[in-house]
Amino acid sequence: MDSPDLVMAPERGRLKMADIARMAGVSISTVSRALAGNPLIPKALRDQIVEIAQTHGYVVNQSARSLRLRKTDTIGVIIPLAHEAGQTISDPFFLEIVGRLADEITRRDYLVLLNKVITTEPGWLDRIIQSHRADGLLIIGQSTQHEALNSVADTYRPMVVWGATMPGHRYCLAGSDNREGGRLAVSHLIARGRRRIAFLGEVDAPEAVQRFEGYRKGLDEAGVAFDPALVIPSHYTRGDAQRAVEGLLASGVQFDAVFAFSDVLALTALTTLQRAGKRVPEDVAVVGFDDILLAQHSTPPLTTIRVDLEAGARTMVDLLFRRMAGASSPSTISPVELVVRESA
Amino acid sequence: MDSPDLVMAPERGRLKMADIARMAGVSISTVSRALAGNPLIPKALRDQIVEIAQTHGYVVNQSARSLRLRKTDTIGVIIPLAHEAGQTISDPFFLEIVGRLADEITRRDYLVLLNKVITTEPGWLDRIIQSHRADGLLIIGQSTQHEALNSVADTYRPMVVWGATMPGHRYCLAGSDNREGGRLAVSHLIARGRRRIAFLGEVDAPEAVQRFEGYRKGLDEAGVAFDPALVIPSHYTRGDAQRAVEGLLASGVQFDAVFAFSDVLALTALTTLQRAGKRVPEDVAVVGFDDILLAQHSTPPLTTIRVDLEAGARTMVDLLFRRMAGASSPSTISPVELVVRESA
DNA sequence: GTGAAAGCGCTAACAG
DNA sequence: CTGTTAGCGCTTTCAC
Repeated sequence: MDSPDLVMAPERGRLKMADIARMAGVSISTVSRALAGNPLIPKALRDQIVEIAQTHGYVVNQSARSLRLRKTDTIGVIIPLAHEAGQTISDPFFLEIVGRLADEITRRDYLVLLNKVITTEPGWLDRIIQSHRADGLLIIGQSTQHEALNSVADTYRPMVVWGATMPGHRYCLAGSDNREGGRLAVSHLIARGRRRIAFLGEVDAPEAVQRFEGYRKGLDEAGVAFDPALVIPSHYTRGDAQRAVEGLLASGVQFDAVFAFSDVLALTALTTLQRAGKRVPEDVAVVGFDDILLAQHSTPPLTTIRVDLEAGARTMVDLLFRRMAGASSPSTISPVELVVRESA
Repeated sequence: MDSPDLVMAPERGRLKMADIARMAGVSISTVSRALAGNPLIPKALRDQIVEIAQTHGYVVNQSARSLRLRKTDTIGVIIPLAHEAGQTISDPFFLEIVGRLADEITRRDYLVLLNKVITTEPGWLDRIIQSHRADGLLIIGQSTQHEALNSVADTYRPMVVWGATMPGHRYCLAGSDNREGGRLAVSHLIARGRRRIAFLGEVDAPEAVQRFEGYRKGLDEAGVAFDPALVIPSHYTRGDAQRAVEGLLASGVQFDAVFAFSDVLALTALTTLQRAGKRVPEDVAVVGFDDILLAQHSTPPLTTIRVDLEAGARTMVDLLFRRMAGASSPSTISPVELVVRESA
């Protein structure tokens, strides 16, 4: 019943190299070489084989290729999440850095394997490395995993971590100057006459610790006393930050400024304060960190510490490819910059 | 020279199942079964083998597993880009939908393979499918690839496309009601007394066509004449949109409102108009489409057509997994909603 | 130049 | 319950 046309239609099923070889009347090896552009095969034959493969929609099976070659042409982008924080990949900061990384990786004809991991499960990193799904790993944020990272760094080279320098880190790190950022933010607030500056954020991950140290340093430099009552712990989610700020307001502790760990937290603080009847910056000034896209568009626009994510992503990918090629590569800390808008 | 401690240190090299088998004194099959939790192997032995694997940091090689099993536990997320548009993954709309999809996919213990493709290269879709890197495909936006999608749909089932319904589409589609969205936007503007409403965007991809049709319909319903001079083509990038709006201003064509294809374009229009001394919404009202996060935070906040991306992503992933399980699944169009803020 | 054959590391049918 | 064995589809050494 089949019409000849249907029989002629390109077979879209599971073709393999052997099928192409049969059609071309050559061996599998020859097809493999031809498809790889190996000059050992005369150009005419090569073109003919490529042509046959193309008309039949044949493409090399990557699982087989990866198994044989021990390479995947894929970069794993790992987002370590603390389970309890309930943070998702949809967080604007992650999204922005992932987007930049994806652009950079794609430009080098590699694929991006996105991987959200719960760091409370021990061995998470080994599991990713040993699964051999990627030729290299980009870790977005150390979270609390400094030790885990250090312990694989000696044996697993193609890995670059975005985060903060820790004493004795042996993994390749890229990041921004968190301590200086914190100092800049607080100095700016103090220059604007603020003295009761709250720190909003969780002081657990190294980046947070360093931003907090910068906060302390800024205070010290100006001779402003540190008040523990002004440290308000909050996870990285909006809900949590809102509760934290409401708690501060309810506590009766006086404050005239908030320096937040991130723009996401700062923006939440902004709206929470405004909803509570505070004027920003008149009653309370707010400074964030990261300079995500949203920061420019809030009302009032957010004063923040700018991290150049585009450059950061490019650096990470550069470092990674250098390591994948066998070279070593130094850790890199890029400078930050105070962007004064209207919230402080 | 090696100290015993070093010799005892867990070997982090390329272990394979055979190594674990040797250590456990069993065959490779037994290890394979034990690691897969196969109840055929007595629990005690199973635990012992898992223990050995764990202490030595052994993890199954996924290339080998995928080759054998013909499955990868990976979902490909494809972002088709028209080459000339210069659009990157860093576009806020893509980022938001990718983030949502990644959350959904991760929740099902699959990995996300991010894939930016240039659709001007013929055979791009076949190439992705036949490379067998993913068990299913999510395509973000039909772009101009309706035919390409249709032609694989009959033979390749596990694929879901985000976009607009096209006559005779045979692939599974999820999307929002673009035509109704366009109509709602224009009706709202007309209700606010606007009559000279410009349409900003490229009318190429089906989604754009339908939004444009809704625009026409809204005009018709109110008996407002359509003026071709008010259609301003613009690619999806900021630079292009800015040039387009500046062109409109320079042309001298009168207009009192802009309905943009997307929020990204609308936000660019907003700032471009303001920089040109126009007040929004007093002089020119602006309505966008998508309701990206930024839309709430612009000054003034953007009136827009809300697409529920979280629900949309969930739907796409649901449909895909149903198809991967062999079931068929219907295309789904979700409703849109007018969100009135202050720009119109 | 080209092909035969080995093997990348794994799973599962089959045999015991 | 456990082991032997045959591939999954590819690349590359080695021999011709």
